[in-house]
Order: sequence, then C-alpha cells, then structure tokens
Amino acid sequence: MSHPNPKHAILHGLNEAQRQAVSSDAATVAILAGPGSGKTHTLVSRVVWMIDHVGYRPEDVVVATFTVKAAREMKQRIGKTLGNGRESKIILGTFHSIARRYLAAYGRHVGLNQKFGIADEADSRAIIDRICKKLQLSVGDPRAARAWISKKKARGAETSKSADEKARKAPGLQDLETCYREYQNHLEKSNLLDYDDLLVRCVELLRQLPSCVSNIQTVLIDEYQDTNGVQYDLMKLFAQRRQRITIVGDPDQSIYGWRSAEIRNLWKLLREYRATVEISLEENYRSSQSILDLSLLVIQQDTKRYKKALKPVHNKGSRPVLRRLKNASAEADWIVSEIKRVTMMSGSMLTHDDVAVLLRSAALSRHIESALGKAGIPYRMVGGSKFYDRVEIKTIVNYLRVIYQPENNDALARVMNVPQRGIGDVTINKLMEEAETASLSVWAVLSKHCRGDRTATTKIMKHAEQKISGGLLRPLTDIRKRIGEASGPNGTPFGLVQMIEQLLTALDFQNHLQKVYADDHEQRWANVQEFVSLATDFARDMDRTGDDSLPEIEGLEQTKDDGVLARFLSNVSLASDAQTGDNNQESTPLVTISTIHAAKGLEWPVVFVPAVYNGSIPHMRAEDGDEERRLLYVAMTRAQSLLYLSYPLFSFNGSGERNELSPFVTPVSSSFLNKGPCLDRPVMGEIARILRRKLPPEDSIFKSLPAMFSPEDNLFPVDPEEPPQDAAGKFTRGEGRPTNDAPRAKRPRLHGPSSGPDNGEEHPWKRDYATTMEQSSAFTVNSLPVFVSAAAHQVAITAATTAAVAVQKAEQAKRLSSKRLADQRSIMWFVKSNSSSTRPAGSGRPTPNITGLPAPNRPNTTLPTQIQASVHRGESSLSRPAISPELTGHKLGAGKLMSRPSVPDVNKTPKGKQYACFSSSPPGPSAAEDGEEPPEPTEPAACLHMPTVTFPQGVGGGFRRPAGLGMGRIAPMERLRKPFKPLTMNKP
DNA sequence: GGGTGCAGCCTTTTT
DNA sequence: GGCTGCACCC
Repeated sequence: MSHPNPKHAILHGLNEAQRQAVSSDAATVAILAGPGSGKTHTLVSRVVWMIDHVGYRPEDVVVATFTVKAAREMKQRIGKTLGNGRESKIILGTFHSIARRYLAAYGRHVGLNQKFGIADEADSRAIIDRICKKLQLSVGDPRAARAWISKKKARGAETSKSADEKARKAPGLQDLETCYREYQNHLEKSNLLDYDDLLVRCVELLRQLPSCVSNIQTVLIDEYQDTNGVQYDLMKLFAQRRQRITIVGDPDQSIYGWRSAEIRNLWKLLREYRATVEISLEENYRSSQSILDLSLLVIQQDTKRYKKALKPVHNKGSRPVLRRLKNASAEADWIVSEIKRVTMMSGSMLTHDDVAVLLRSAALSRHIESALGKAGIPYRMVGGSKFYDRVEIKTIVNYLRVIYQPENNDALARVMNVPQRGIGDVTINKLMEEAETASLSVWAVLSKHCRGDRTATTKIMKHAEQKISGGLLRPLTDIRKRIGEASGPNGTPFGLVQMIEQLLTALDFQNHLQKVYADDHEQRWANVQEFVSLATDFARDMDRTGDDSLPEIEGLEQTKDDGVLARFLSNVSLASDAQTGDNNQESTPLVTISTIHAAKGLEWPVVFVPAVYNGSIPHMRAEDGDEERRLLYVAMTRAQSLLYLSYPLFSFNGSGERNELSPFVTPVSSSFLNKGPCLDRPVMGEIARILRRKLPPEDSIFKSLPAMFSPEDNLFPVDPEEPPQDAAGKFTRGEGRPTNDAPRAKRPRLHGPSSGPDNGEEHPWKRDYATTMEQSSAFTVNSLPVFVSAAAHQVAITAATTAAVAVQKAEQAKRLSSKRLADQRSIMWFVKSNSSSTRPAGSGRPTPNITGLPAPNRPNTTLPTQIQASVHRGESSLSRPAISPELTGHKLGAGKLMSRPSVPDVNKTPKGKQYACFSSSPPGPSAAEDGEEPPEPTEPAACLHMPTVTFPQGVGGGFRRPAGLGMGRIAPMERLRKPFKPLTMNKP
C-alpha cells in the first residue's frame, strides 16, 4: 500500500485520517467530518495538495461552498498555504456565485441575455405577491408559494416520486402552477434570474456546452450535507470530464433541509461513483469532553441517524450549564453577568471576542442586544437583518439596478417615489400593468411619456411628471451615458464609486434622509457612506485581482465585458452580508451574536445558547424536528470550553405564557449544571489548556477584580419560580445571600435525579467542580490565601479522581472494544438501509423507489453485496444483521434513551487497540491487512487508479461508541501533543 | 382619486 | 422592527 510521505509539508501536522483524506489519489473521496475535526483544514490542505503535489493548475480546480463566509475563509486559508496569490485563480465560491460566473461568461449559448440581473428573495416575493393579487390566486401566503416554487426548482434532475406526490397533494396546486408560470414569465421579461435559476440555468449550460468545463480537473465540495438536487447535478457536471470529486460533510450538521438540502445526496454520490473512498475524521480538536458528551447525548436522540464517533482530544472541562431564568430580559441580563464573570475571572485571558450568543432566530436578539448595550459591552450581530437590507441601502441598490437594467420594473417601482415625487402605490401599480399590456418596460413607458412620444394611459399628475423626468429619468440616463462613453477608447472608466456619488448628488440623498428620518438620519447617512466605502473596496479588489474571470478555453468565446456594476450588483445579491472587513483592524473585542445557521463552521471558547424552549428550538413552524435537533447540536458543538444553555420560564409578550424546556434538552437536563461553574483556578486552567492560552497568574487576576464583584453565578435565582426570600428560607442557613449557598445544601438538581444515569458511571459527573462551592465563601477579594489553598486542594481532588476514572474507563473500554468491528458499517450501508426512514412517516415501509433505482439495488434491510465490494470491506459485518436497537444507544450512564449494549463480542480484535475507544480512525498502515482483496472498481475511474488506501474499519464506522464515557484516557499531555492546530475563530 | 400618516399585525433559518 | 389596513387630508 502506498503511504504518502508524511514529510511532505502540507501533510505535516495532520493526523492520520486527515493525511489520508488530503493525499488520497482516489478519484472520488467522501470525507465525513464531525464538528471540530479539522474539516476546513483538511479540505484546504487537499486543495493545496492537488495543486502543489498532483500538479493541477489552480484554474482547473473548483471549490464550492454554501455560504459566502465559508468561501471567503476558504480562499483566505488556501491563499495562505498556497502563496503567490494563486488562490485567486481557483474557481472558488458559493455554488451560486460560481454558477453566476459561468452564466455571465457563457450564458448566451443557452439563450440567456448577458445582462441578466439577480432577483433576491424580496424581489421574488414582491413579484409573486403581485401575481397572486392580480390573478386572484388562492395560494395562501405568497411566501409559501415562493418556497414551493423554489423547492420545485431545487430538486434537480432526479425527481423523486414521493416528492412529486407530495407536491401534487398541495392545496391549490393549479394556482401554484399558474403562479409559477407567471412568475417565471415575469423574471424572463425583466431579464432576472432568481437564486434557484442561477443553478438551474447553469446546469442547462453545462449540459449543452460541456466544453466550458473541459478544463476542470477536480471538484471539491464543502458542507456536502447541504447540497440540494440541482447542486448535486452541478457538482457532477463540473466534474463531468474527469470525474474527480472530493466532498466533505457531516450528516449531523445538516441544517438546510428547508432549503431542499438532500442528505440522500451522500448516498447518490456513493452509488454513482463506486470507487469512492470514505474517510472519517473523528477526533474533535475543538471542545472539552464534557461539551462533546452532552452534544452527543442530544444528537443521539435521533435514532435514525448515521452514528459517528466524536473523540475528544481535550480534557473533560467543566460541565455545560442549563439555566432557567424568569423571562427573556432576565435571561439576557444573566448572560451579560456571566460574560463579565468569565472575562474577569480569566484575567482577560478570555475577551469579548471569545464569546458568542447563538440564536435559533435573529428576532431573539433584541433583549440580548439591549442588555449588552446597557452593560456597555460591544457586540456584532451576524445574520438576521443585514446591512444590505436597510432601506437606505436598498434604495441605492435599486437605483443601481435600474441604471444597469432599465427594464427591471421591480427595482424601478421601488425607487420611483423615493425621494417623494408625488407618485403613490396606486399609480405605480397601474404603470406596471400598463407596461405589461403594452409590452414595454415601465422605464420605456415613462420616458416615452415624458418625451411626448407616447402618452401613458395611466394618469400622471403634472408635478409628478416633472419630478420623474428631471429627478429620475434624466440623472439615470446621464449616468448610463457616462458608463457607455467610458468603455470607449478614449475615456477613463467611469468608476463604480463615482457612479454612486453622482447618483447620491443627483438625488440629494442626504437631504432626503434628513427629511424622512428625522431622528436617525445621521446613522442612515453613515450607512450610506459605509456602502460607498464597500463599493470602493470592491472596485479596488476587482482591479487588483481581476477576480471572477474564468480560464480561457480554446475555441470557446467568453463574454468578457460584464462591467464593474454588474459584478457589484451580483455581489450584493449573493452576499449574505456586507463584508465589513476593513474597519475591523484588531479593534475592540466584540461579543458575537449570531443565528445558529450563520455560526456553522465557527467556534468560540464561550458559547451561550439562549431560548432553548419548545417553540424556539424546535421552532414552532419547523417541519422537521430532527433538523431542529441537529441545529441545537450544531450550536452546542461551537463551544470550546464553556457552554451555556438557558431559557426564560415565561414568555414576555402577552400574559406570561409558560415556556417548556426544549424536548431535546429535557431528557439530558440532569447532566447540566444548573448555574454557571465556579471559575476557580483549576477550571480556568483547563480552559487555558483547551485554548492553548496562558492563564495569567492568580494574584494579577485578583487585583483586577472590581470591588463588589461576584465571583459566583449567584445574581439570579436558580429557580426563578421561587421568590428569593423563600429560597433563602429553604436552602440556606440564614446567610444574607440565598443563592450563594443553595448548592451547598445539596439541593436536588433542577430536574431531579430520575432521568439521570442508570449505573455506576455516574460518579465522574459528581466529581466535577460543578456546583460544589467548598471554596466559595473563601473566594472573595479579602481572603485570597484561602482561595489559593482551596484551589490547590481542588486540583488534588480532581487529579485523583481523574486518574481513578481513567483506569476504570480504560478497562471498560477494553472489554467493549471488540464489539466495534462487528457493528461498524459504511455510510453507504447506512444511507441505503435508512433512506426509507428519512421521511418521518416512511420508516418501516419499504422505500417507494428512491430515485428510480432498479429494484435489486433498492435499499433493503439486508446488506446489498455490491456495496460491500465497492466501499466497505469488513467481511464480518456482511454476515451480521443491521445495528440492533440496543446497540445504537451504546452509552453508559446515559439517559433513558440509551440502553446497555447486549450484543456478544466478536472474535476480531481491533488492530489499533491502543485507541481505547470505539473508533477506527486513524486506522494506520494496518488498514489493508485484513486479508481482503481491494474491491474491483465497478466503474473505472477516469483517472489514476483504484485507491490503495481505504478505511476498512473506519469507513464511516457504523455505530460508534459515543465519545464521552468510557473513552480510553490518554494522559492530557499526550493528547495535547496531538498534531493539528485547532481552528481559530473566523472573524468576519 | 390619490397620497400620507398612524395603529396594529407578525416575525425561522440563507443563497 | 416591517408590512397591511384604515382614516384623514389635498
């Protein structure tokens, strides 16, 4: 077997599995990467490997991501490793932006007007809105109609029958289809593509003109679990010439189902590319063991899930917190108090930059923003309301769109009366209708009318007409003229920024803002200026890197002159948010507030997940409960060392309705602390180790603590339902501050012990620093010496406990470890046997022909043999039945959901016994030594040769023992010596 | 008839 | 905080 030379620079510092993933010469590689396993790092390294080692030209490599942020980070990191600015030649971006580039360059080959614009969600909704109103369609909510249309487009080539059936049952189908037709019609007339069209039309292009991607050597897809049908088709088409694909993904982090993401795409890939090598990255370099344990307990509630291991590399750390607060504003105040406590007690080892508050929905940020504001803690909000969504910015963008595309009626309609020109909605709508019946654009109707060429049937008042003519038509025409002139040979190009500035002057925009937004016009004008500076950056970057151009392909002509305006506009439409990169120069540390969706792929030392109540997560309107659970899992696994969940007991609005704890948390609530951990020296020490930072000396921390500072999380009652006085009476011995002493009284945990662990594995939990406040009374500013000794004492206790537990666990692990081989499965197997149950109602029934497979290949509960031949080589698993239900929750000391394993051992002992955990990675050189022949490729790869290295044990690994308990304890130092640097937080 | 201003509604997640 | 519906004014 070939073993890449580990001395190759790019492989340095990778663990074994990562190294395999990076250097595999298989044509298709599927990397299953749990949270914090170095996914991005691996993908980045593989790209660099492909270019530097294999020798592909950067411009022949496609890297697709899902978010702009991910694309940006990827580019940056590849650039850092690759050097020479070569990364800018890679075709790298979101699916949408890559599609746009191809359409801009070659779209005319599929009959696309080269000057197309992009309709964002608001545009689409407005169009659908109007159509529904005009035709009196009964589609209910226009949003729903939009979603329906989007889903229809996103499905891609292989229409699954069940989806079709479901769609057919949708109420008002007739009307929906009419709406769809009309909508598409309208887009075409306005020369607009919506987000889905970008992908759909690009698929069309690559099918009809395969030569435009004939140069592509290899395609890499990040966050593969989020691909939808069209994106899958796109991926295949990009790779159509040489069939080399690398995907990275984690089914557990699939949180875009609502955007038609198809987990089954994983299965599709493995089926269509038989020689695919699966590699699992299981070591988690991010989070403390406690955080991983709990996260796994949450995700494992999904019994249909493909089970993966998550092996902690770090020490146990302090237990995550589940806090109940009275209401949302108390919750926000508590978060602020914890942020203060954590930063203070760490002696500024942790700053505001290290803290994130992750929300199910952006609307939840209100209380938190105001609490942070009150406390004077600076923050940034990611996701939610975007910069480009601000009215004043939208107005300018719409003006630019009209300049670019006069036929864009929707954009024109929105600016026609801004600043006020005496034209109201009614008139505007009439103009739209008139334009449509006359087959003219609104722009044409207006300009003809003003010139006197054609009188509009819509009545336009005289003063309005003047304003339209002089304040709208003329200035925009002027700007357009200047753009035209500049592209002539003699003129210097009319820059984007000049264009915007001329526009602002012509509109007297600042004055307009002052008039309309009396109280906050300054802020709004500042936003406009920010917009100008963004445009400046954009223009400069475009000059510098000549971004976006696709490689020349012989015999194919590209359309080259999509000017700076076109690119800027598409950038605005496709960017989830403005890149406020430049004004972020190492300035004040900021707390991050973000939606969970927007936080994917990122990490922070301290993470708060507020509002974990039923209705928020899972969200009231969510259709897929499993996806909501995965969302919580994603949120939890962002945390490196401190994780806080919380929820308000009473909802704020209205009559104090009671919130229930999220059902995802309820079963495991007893595993949480019920208030913030004591942040004493040992706890802080562990945090420092996980983060690889240096903890300031104790006395310097203490010196910086303000007077009256409370070192405990005791400002809010642990049980908000009991008035503090009561609590004092019940739980304290008459001291002034009740909550401070509550834990000492060994008060029962929040949810009682009933749901607790059911066997002797319980004690490691108890031994945590937890709520035991032995040293709490001493932990004040005046009694520093006591604190020190208490801390030292704690260290001793902890060390002893840890050692004892480690031995015990290692033994346990040894006893159980032989089972793993028996039950592991390749993901291929998993997806096949489970695809029937991916639909909530469908479990148990035979799958209704997924994607039209020939019958013999249909998923079945017995293992189809050819899968084994192609991907997975564990013979032993062939003869075994599917994972028995008892095994799936193979977790000791877990909640009720799990039960003890009861399957007999298998005679095979894993080779890598030194890894006393139930996982196979890194499999090491023993991989191919199990005596089985490598599988014959059922489909010759278009290149190279069969992979010489696979992961016979690993291959996704079937069910795995949960990471948390029973892990063989590698001594902490040993763990820390593990290669690979943890990911660092991405600062947008 | 049409434009403007105010009160009360709902608010998932993203390209 | 944004959008719709409604009442009031030009």
